[in-house]
Amino acid sequence: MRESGNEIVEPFVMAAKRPVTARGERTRRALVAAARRLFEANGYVATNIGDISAEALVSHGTFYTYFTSKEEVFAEVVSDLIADFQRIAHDEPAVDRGAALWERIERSNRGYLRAYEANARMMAVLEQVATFNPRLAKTRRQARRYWVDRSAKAIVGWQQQGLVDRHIDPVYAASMLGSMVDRSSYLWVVVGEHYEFGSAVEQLTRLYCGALGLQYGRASAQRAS
Amino acid sequence: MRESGNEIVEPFVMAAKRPVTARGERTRRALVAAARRLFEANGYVATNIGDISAEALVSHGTFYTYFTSKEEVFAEVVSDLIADFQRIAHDEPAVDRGAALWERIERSNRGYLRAYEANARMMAVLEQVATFNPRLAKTRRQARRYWVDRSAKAIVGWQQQGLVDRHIDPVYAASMLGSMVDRSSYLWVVVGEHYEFGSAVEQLTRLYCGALGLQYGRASAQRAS
Amino acid sequence: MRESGNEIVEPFVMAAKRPVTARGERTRRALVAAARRLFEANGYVATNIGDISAEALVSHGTFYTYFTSKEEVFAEVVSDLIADFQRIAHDEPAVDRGAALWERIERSNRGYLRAYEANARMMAVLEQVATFNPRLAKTRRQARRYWVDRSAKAIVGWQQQGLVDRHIDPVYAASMLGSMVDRSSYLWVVVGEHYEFGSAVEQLTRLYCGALGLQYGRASAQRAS
Amino acid sequence: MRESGNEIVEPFVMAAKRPVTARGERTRRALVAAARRLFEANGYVATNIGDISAEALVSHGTFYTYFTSKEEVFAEVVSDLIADFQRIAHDEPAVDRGAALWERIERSNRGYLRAYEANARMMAVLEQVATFNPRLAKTRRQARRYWVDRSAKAIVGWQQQGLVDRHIDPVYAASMLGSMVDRSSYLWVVVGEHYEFGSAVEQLTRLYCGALGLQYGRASAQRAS
DNA sequence: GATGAATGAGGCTTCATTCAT
DNA sequence: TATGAATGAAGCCTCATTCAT
Repeated sequence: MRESGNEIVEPFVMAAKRPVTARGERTRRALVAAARRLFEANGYVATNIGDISAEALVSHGTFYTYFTSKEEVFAEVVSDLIADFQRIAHDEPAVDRGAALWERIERSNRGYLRAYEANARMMAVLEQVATFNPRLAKTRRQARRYWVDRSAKAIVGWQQQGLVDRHIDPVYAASMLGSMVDRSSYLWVVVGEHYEFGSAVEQLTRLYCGALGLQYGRASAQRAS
Repeated sequence: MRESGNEIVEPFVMAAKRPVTARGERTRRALVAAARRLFEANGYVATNIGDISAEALVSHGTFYTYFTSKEEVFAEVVSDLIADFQRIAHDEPAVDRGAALWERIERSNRGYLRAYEANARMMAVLEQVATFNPRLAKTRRQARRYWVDRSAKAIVGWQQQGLVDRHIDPVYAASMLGSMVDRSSYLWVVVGEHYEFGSAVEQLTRLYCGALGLQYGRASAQRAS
Repeated sequence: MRESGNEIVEPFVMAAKRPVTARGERTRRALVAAARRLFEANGYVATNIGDISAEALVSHGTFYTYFTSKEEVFAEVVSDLIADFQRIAHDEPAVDRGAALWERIERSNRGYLRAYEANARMMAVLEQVATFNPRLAKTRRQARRYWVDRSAKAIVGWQQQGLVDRHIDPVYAASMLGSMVDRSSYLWVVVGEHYEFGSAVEQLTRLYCGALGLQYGRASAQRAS
Repeated sequence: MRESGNEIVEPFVMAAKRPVTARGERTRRALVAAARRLFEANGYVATNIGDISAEALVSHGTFYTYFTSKEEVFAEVVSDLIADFQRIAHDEPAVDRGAALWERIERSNRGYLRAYEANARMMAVLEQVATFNPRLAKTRRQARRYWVDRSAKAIVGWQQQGLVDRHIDPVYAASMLGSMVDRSSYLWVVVGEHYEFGSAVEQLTRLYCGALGLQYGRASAQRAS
């Protein structure tokens, strides 16, 4: 479950030719924006370079001035996506120190779902591409690992504080509970399961806390013992 | 999260021409088997009809004697897959009546992972195709709903017995915990996260039980107080 | 404008395998009938052997028991067509000896249009096929020649009686006036020019008679001198 | 027999992509020319896109840069054909005012035959295609209507001058006599009936004039009474 | 006779990529 | 830089015809 590298997301796109002039910069941006629109609308496979060029209002050949393949623009779009994703997910107001554990977890889950919601279409496309493009699968995995590592560390801390059972393997648990949150977001936003946002956040957090044996909610809310 | 219909999986493939003679039957089966091998090896998009025919050792045109498109064979392969999946998942030895709740859940999780393992490559491909083919997305959803419904019913039962907190919504919980199991299987088998089978089953079950507030393991196993 | 051979239509189809048993006879007839229905409905090019077999409710391979190609069934259908055409065109009640010339011409024209009407769809298809199939073009030409020869002989007779100007070449005139009648029938029946049957017959006959300098209608009908 | 619209031939081809550069212009023209050569040589059905590209010495895919289908190039070829046809048919030296009626008709017939002769092969192919392509059938019909309308108007004029019998319906007559000229041209040029040009023009004109009761030739040429 | 399976040549179309201007 | 033309590999699909049973 480990992968080397410490950055959140690998610099990833290095080859793509960068424009020199302002005009070039504009053209390039138009291409990336056009690509994202089309990927979102039609998916990766159904989008072709001719379409992207046309959508960006440049000639077919111009595309190759900035990118060498569809994969390359896609990587750039994804790069933006992940950055945006993490930015949104972190934008939750700085956790006040006094917040209970379950409140912090809830805050995190809410952030994740919200970020997912904001980037739903592209997340779906990334999901799709990751199933057949190893390089993007890796990107996807790295983005994921970021969350898993964070959670695993937290669990270890909770175990040290005696809040979480030592029988629980922090990495397995982080991965599995992360899967629960991530996949539930996907089902909700992309596949269209009929969650209601508030309930979803609450239920996810309840299950998350329960799974680790953490108390959810104020007082002795969880189980009448 | 509901879908109408009561069957496990819709009859799904109806049109594909059935052979009349034994020879035809053999040929058709060879095509389906060849298709599955190639889908597993190369994915859906990269597999083409020419390859399938060659792999089945029949001429190009013969494919069209039995199927009208790649989608059609794929549907057939998936149909087999889901049937197989459900068969394996149920093959866990009939639960002895005396088994504890957590044992039954563990048994179910083990079955799921095992079925996933046995059909790993095709599950991945189905996942892939479901991202861009609505008809298969529906199949995927129906297969999933089968598990969710089962779990939700169980949770309701447990709530009635006072084993599970009434604050937990059975359908949300079934969906979310199902996502956890399903997605973890995927990550393990397809993406290659480094789970060890026994631990994975154990950890999944621990989390599952904990999330619902059910006791895991014999005696006071769960939290060293 | 001459072609060798004296028969109205060449025996044309000789090769086609004739059935021996009554069952075979039935099958063969079913194929020819099916072929005609499909040719009429969809034209020659769009009709294929699979369709014909299916329409005749026999297996694909059975077609080849009786015919070696689409052209061959088509030839048979056309053979029937031309026979039918000539039968209808002659069915006009035997001209009573006392009839005026223009009446006989009118009768002939009416017969032609009626025959055309009865076989419209197939005539159109034959027309179509004759444009790219030399063998059928020949058949078409022979059927046509029959009428031209008849007319040319009649014109010669009329010239000998002093009814028609000697400057008129009987063969050219027969061919050209035949073209007028034939093509007008085609335009009316197949292309859909909006003729009214009675007027068409009358006008055709007027023009036909006028062209040859024959009197049309009773008394001094034609031009007030 | 009427069709609305006043233009000679509908604009007909609108979609086909036009080249921007001179090089593109050259290539496109080469494709159209190649297409016409092959249509003339082999007919519509037997000509395929691969052949056209090869004949134009461009790659297969280049064809699709300018046309989306065989029908599309064909439409363009036909468009040229009809324009050329009408140009030639009108190129007869401006009728001198003093010419007799029959001379003018003869001149018109000669023009028609000559135009037919110059475009014989393509006229045959158009005839062929019109039998199974409704859009081209319409084009064919419109081109035809142009002549019919012209003739009908002339006949009306002659009737007003008392030159033509009022019993003759101008539209029927124009259509039918037009059919005679048109179809005779076809038989001569395409099917190969053995006309001699001069005689054909003369005989056609004789019949045409006679049919309408107009005098043919100088003095009392027509019928020795 | 009849069947239905198998064949493979023949055509169509798309699209990523290169290139001269 | 930008353009648009040209390329050709890669896939798709149809259907006349043959053949073993």
